[in-house]
Amino acid sequence: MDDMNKVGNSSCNDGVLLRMGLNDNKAGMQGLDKDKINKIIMEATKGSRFYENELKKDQQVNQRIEKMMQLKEKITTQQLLKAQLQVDKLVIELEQNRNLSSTIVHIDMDAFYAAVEMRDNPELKEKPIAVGSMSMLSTSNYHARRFGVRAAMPGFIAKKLCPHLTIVPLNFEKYGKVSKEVREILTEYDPNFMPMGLDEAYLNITEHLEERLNWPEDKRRFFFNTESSAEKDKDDINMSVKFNEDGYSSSPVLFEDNTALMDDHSEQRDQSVENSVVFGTSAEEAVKEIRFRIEQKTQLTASAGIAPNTMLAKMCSDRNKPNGQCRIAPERQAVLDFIKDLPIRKVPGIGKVTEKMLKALGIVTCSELYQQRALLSLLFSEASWRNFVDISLGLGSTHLEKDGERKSMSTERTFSEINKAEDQYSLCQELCRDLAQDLQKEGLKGKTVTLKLKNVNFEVKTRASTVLSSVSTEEEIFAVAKDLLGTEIDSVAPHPLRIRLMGVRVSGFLSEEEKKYQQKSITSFLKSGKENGFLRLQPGKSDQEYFTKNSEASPRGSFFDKKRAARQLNSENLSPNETVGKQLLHDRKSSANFVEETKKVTDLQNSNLCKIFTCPVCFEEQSSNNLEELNRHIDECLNGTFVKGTVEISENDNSRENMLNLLPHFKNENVDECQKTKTDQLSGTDQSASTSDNSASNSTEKFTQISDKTHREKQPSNLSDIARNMCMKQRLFPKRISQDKEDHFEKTKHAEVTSSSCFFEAQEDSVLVCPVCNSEQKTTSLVSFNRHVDVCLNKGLIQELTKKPDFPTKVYNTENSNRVGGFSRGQQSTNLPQGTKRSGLTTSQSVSKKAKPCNSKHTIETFFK
DNA sequence: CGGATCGAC
DNA sequence: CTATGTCGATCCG
Repeated sequence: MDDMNKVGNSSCNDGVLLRMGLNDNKAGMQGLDKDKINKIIMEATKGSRFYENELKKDQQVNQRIEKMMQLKEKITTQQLLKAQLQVDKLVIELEQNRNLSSTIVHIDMDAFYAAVEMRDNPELKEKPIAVGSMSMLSTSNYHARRFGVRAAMPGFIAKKLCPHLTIVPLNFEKYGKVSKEVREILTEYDPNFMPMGLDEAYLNITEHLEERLNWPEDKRRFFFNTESSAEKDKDDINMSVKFNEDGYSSSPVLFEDNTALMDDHSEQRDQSVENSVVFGTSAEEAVKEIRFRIEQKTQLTASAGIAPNTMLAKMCSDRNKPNGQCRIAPERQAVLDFIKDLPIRKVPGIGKVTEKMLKALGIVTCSELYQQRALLSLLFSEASWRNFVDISLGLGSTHLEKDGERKSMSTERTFSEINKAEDQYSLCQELCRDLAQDLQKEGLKGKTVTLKLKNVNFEVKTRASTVLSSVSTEEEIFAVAKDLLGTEIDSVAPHPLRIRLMGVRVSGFLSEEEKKYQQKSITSFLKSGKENGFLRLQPGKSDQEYFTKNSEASPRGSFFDKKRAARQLNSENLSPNETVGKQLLHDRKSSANFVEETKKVTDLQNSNLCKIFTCPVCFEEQSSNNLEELNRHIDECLNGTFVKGTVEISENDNSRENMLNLLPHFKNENVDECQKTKTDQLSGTDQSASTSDNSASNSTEKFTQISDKTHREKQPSNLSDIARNMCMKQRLFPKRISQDKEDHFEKTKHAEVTSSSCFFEAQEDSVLVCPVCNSEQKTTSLVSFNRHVDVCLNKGLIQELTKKPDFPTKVYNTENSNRVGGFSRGQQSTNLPQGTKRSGLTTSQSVSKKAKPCNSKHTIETFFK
């Protein structure tokens, strides 16, 4: 493709090459320069199916950008001003809550896989190497990087860039071992450290540093490794730790200059003991110690970042790599200085697409991100622009959240083209088999199965189906997956489906509680039951019988047992279909028929499933599309603990909502309080292991955060508070809270809150009080009520803004459901507890324990001054 | 809920 | 010849 990117114009095309990560080539003498690299890659790429698809994706991104620019054109000055005001309220609030009290460390092993391979094979040292295969490289050493050889590049292209490149196959077992060694060290500094893959980890060393202050020298003394295996390379590797930030050269002899090591804590390094070194008590020293120990133990170097939150720590560790470290002092100004000129692409969570979109708005650095915050709040989703604000303020999570339970499990494989339906089915089955094994290892069962296909043109499709009874065995998963596959084969018929990748995923796992009920109910109750439709919930006999080809595949341990169990739950009328299916499958042309037949089976299952079901215990009609819930109901009936009316199961599943709405104080509290209440409520009724999984410290921390916040936000004092309060008073509870799991509730709540549709979803009898002017609005029309509120609000806003009354109002818009004018949403989620997001990297910082009063009187304008 | 996309390692 | 695998999050319909 052509041209440079025209900033401010829609046709912003960077060309595919730039996306391949060739922006920063530190061309060494033996390396290649950037143009040369791009040229070679382009030659190898041009005309390939892969490239064509890349162009297509590029076009899609360009269209997104175009849409965004069109949206931007429509924004009025007033809207922008309003947005500015709103965002800046948030900025001030965030700024007040800035928490610099934690010390977070990000450890990143340098070129990890490549480094391991070089360590274990000295022949590879001094050579350019990469780890991976001819199709895909996982990483490369620094020598190879000078030729433009990088991670995520196919090996055959790397070879063109660097003909002498040695490609070493992956050896995960080895990397895992080394990783474990490193983790053994890390855990001493933070037992709750968070590994991110094999070669990275976050640590919260705040506590360690406190204790460390009182440690005697001996506890901070470490010895050089003198073991014979390491001896021979001692000069080259063992002592190569360098500390760039100290102005240290990468001298092979470590700590030869004592004075340079006496940094801020001016501690005298004691070398009185032969072959040992003592580290100081500062954060830098502690991290040097970590890196030293890692190198002594593994002969590998690591880079590290030290900062008040995870986002900064991560970016910090990138600063002085390889084999260096960097610290951002826990001071606001230090943070802002670091952020100032940083390209947004360096920020974790900002990938190439987001980079390109922001670039189209003229945003490249973090300060520009900050300057455009108002505009961004109108162009991007709530989650996105708030993330942008966090980034431009240098905020991130100040504690390491525990990984939640896994949400999905999948397996996928790439291969040379497969276009015969028969092969595709058996491959699918094989994937299901692998996946079933993995699921079993963790004892998981899920309700939705997703099939992923990539055709030979690299176009990816996913097709999902969620079933009533959860699946975990090969047969169960395959029963669903083969349907999905069949539909896809049909969709291109009479042409063959030409694929290069297939994957199967299972998600929608049962909570611990659901598992419990599933077991009890399905096995004990339903099995003994006779005529009801549940009997057809379990899929048919092993589909393995469809494939003579696979019949010799090693029978798994309890295969027959499982089969017998399956048969017991199996309905009689499945067998005929099975045989039909078997015959049909081997008829080449009739995959359509095969699918139809197997579909019949599932349709049968579906249609026969009691949508309405009379509980055999309480004789009340129950309807649900969720088997586990029905089972729970039955169990509760059986146990006699069922309290009528509280856990009514209905199709709409609004029972939880009703129950929660009964709580008297509910609507008057703010969201955080609601959440606490609700959490209590949930964990009170629900003994699920998922709630108890949270460590004590974790949950107490959560709790203090919440109550802290609620305390702070009791009285509305400014507009944002008013708006928030407005939401509080009027917002009725989310429509669906179907899961008992606490963290799932979090997610649900988030989704509901973010969706503007749930905002003033008033019930018929509710009286609407305008939260701004406080007058009762006697209207049943939400639209007119919203309009009134908006007018009130705009009056207030404009008074603050320009001291002039009257302002063209914008109704809570439905036509532009997103972005522009989404005032209510913005204010609403101001109230969400921060840091609920999983990904750690993008979450906001948590509220500090002691909410300190607004000390800094900085103005927004002078922010980056 | 399903499907596509993004982003990270 | 030859462009990964696995997971979580988000957005939209």
